[in-house]
Amino acid sequence: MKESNHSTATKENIRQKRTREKVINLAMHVLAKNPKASLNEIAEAAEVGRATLFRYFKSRKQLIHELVVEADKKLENATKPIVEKNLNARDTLEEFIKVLVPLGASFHFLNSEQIQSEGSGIEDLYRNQLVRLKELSKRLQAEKVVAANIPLVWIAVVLDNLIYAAWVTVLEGDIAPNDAPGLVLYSFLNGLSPL
Amino acid sequence: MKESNHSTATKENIRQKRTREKVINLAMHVLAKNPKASLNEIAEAAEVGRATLFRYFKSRKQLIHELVVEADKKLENATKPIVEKNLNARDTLEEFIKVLVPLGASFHFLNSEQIQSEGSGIEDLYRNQLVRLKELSKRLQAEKVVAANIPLVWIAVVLDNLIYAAWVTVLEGDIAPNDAPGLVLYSFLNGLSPL
DNA sequence: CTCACATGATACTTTGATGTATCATGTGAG
DNA sequence: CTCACATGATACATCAAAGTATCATGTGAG
Repeated sequence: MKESNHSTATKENIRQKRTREKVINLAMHVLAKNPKASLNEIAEAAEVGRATLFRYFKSRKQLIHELVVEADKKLENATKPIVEKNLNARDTLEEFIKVLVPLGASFHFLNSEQIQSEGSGIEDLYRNQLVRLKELSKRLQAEKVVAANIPLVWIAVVLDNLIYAAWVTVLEGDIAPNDAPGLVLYSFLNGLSPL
Repeated sequence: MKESNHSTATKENIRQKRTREKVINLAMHVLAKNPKASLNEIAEAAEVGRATLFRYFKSRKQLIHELVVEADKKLENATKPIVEKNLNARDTLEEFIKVLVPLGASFHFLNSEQIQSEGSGIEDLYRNQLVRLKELSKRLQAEKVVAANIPLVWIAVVLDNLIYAAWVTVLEGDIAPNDAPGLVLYSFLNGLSPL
């Protein structure tokens, strides 16, 4: 059932890894757009049999859990290198947005209220994400990129929503993928007024 | 079962109207925060028996339909008087926001993807809402309140999201209700940068 | 080719939410 | 007070999604 003792393992595991990733990615997309999506719909979107779904995740609950963990990983991987550059807050923000818009699904998925209720120890990851966002917000404020009189929560929430909005509009074909991050950054900093 | 022939009707209808409104309001809130909410949860939130729910709405589907109709009414009632004032776009925007933030639930409910799939002839109302939003956006752009090079969709989407964000943060107690509309307007026009 | 194993398909059970029917209780109008 | 009617509670029926079990087929490694 597991771990063929000889070299077969390698190649086969690759195949499994592929389906697993396929499922995770598609499930994330589908669920981000419709949290009520049935496992049927998810399986269909991922182009696998429903049975296969259950082979990889013993329950819907666990699937969602894995999704969150995965989202967290993706975000971690995407943002860590940026943080390590030790840029100023403004440039960090810009790079963050560039990277996070395509990850919109993961990002908002993790931030979404829905998930918490489906929860199983997910709360920690969720809080982490919020903390990171608020920390960036704090830095932005400290370095006067963001006005001092604006509540921290509001900064974080606006950022979250703009990124998600960008992701959705891109997904629906209303905005060019390459335009989106610029729009977010600009809107976040300057709003929509002309100069 | 209906229509007592004498004056009783009046008073009784008031009672019914109250519960009906209570249910509609609470259901809207609950569903806006969690589209997966069961009728049980809705009934509980509205402090009525589940049976009563079914007395007023013959099915979940119909409940949602009524909710959308109601939301549409509320929005119509709230915005019509503003439009009739014939203000310039900028002031219209301001008044819109002031009025729409408290209606956040209705507003976003109507705008949300979820609803469409539950649909039953709801699409029209939904489209109406989108159209209205885009029209305002267009006016904003025509009167140079909003930069010309920004895509219409983006304007509408940002507005929607900021209003919804404000509603949520208020609901969670993170932002004072009276501060919210100002934050939205300011963020929408100027972003979060200091002057 | 052939063997091991991943997948798909299908049929089945379980579970939770939806929807229905009924009766007892509360409440306001006359 | 009393009657009509709205409500709550409960028990029950139905349905769709979740979860399980099984077998036939596809596929890649050796």
